[in-house]
Amino acid sequence: MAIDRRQLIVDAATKSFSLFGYKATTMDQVAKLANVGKGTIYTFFSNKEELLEEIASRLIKEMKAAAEETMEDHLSFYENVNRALARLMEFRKEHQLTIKLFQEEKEMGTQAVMDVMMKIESAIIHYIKEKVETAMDKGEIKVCNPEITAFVMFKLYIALNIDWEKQHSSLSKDEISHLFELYLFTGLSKQ
Amino acid sequence: MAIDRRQLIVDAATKSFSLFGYKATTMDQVAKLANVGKGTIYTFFSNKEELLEEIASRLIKEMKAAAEETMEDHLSFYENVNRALARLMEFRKEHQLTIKLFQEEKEMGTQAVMDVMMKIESAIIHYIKEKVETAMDKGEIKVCNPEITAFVMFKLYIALNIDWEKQHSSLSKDEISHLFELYLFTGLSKQ
DNA sequence: AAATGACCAAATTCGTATTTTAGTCAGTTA
DNA sequence: TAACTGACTAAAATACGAATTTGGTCATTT
Repeated sequence: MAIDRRQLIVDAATKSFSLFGYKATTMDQVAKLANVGKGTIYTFFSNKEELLEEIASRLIKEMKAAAEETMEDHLSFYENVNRALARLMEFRKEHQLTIKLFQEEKEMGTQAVMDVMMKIESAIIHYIKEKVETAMDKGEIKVCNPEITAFVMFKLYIALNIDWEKQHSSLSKDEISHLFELYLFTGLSKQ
Repeated sequence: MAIDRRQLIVDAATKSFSLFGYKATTMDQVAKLANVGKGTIYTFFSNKEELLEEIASRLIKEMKAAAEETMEDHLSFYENVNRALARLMEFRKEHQLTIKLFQEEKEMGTQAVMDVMMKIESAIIHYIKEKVETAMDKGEIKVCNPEITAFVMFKLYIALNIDWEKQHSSLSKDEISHLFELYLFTGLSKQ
């Protein structure tokens, strides 16, 4: 029963980052939580930031899997991309790690955290971009720049989910999904 | 030739806020620039923040006037709202005051500046909202929530103008205008 | 060969002395 | 006497050295 020290470290760091944030967790703390000498951490990760990056890339995988689960082949592109984005927003809201990192990014501006959040955003947009490309190839939507389209979809979702509720009462999942369809798919023009 | 001390103060403060930002300009500095005793400032404005608010509301009026100038009755709603938003983005880029305040909001998070920037954003959205309502009444666009629509238009414009160029080469005015039409007016759905 | 924790330089925090600044108001000016 | 002023003050910001903490290393242990 050889214990996987690498995994112990990642788990401990995830727990600590979730509870206290990136800056406020020390490597000593991670080592203690993982029941491992501090030096051991550095045999797997060359520094604290790399440890965060590992955790972020696991998070990205988890988010992708969660989004993938909500999509179904027989549904339209609109329905699927809407489900995926809605699921990703939910994911963000229910995971302490994403909440904490988002907060740390805005409130403290920790560079490593900003880098990693940017990476996560890029990964999401890249993921959506692939869905847009597939839909375009299938002729389900108009020809457009897939990268910009994915970017706009993501930004619209963030705006409706997060920015709107800074000054108004928050929108329900159904309202958001309806607005997403109206603005990006059917459009405001008549007929 | 009675000099308008109030105006002198506003001008001096505008100049100083533009050059050094809100936090870095002192009331002594404003008084000196305006050739006025410091006490005089407080006969017109009860504190530094109120002085900033006065300047911001003048800025809002200027922005509205600039936007209004670009619009023309015989053009479509899309064309007009696009012109107005494009003009507002230009305005932001060419006025030292807006640049400085925007920077101070992000980099220092000065509360008074954040409040005032929020006010400016709200004013712009409110302005767009009125245009949306008119267009809706005229039957130029589908029925929709005008506040949310204005909000989305503004956020999309910010996304394409500012957020996009953080990771990509910036989009031209024409590209943005075209994307604005595609996503919000014609929509991605076919026919 | 893998793991460790005492160790170190660098960074951060803390405590405090010093300076700066927003706002006031008694006195001056016109 | 009404508008204006700038010396003044309390509070906030800053500067700065001491003390502590922390990321990362490496000689030693297992």
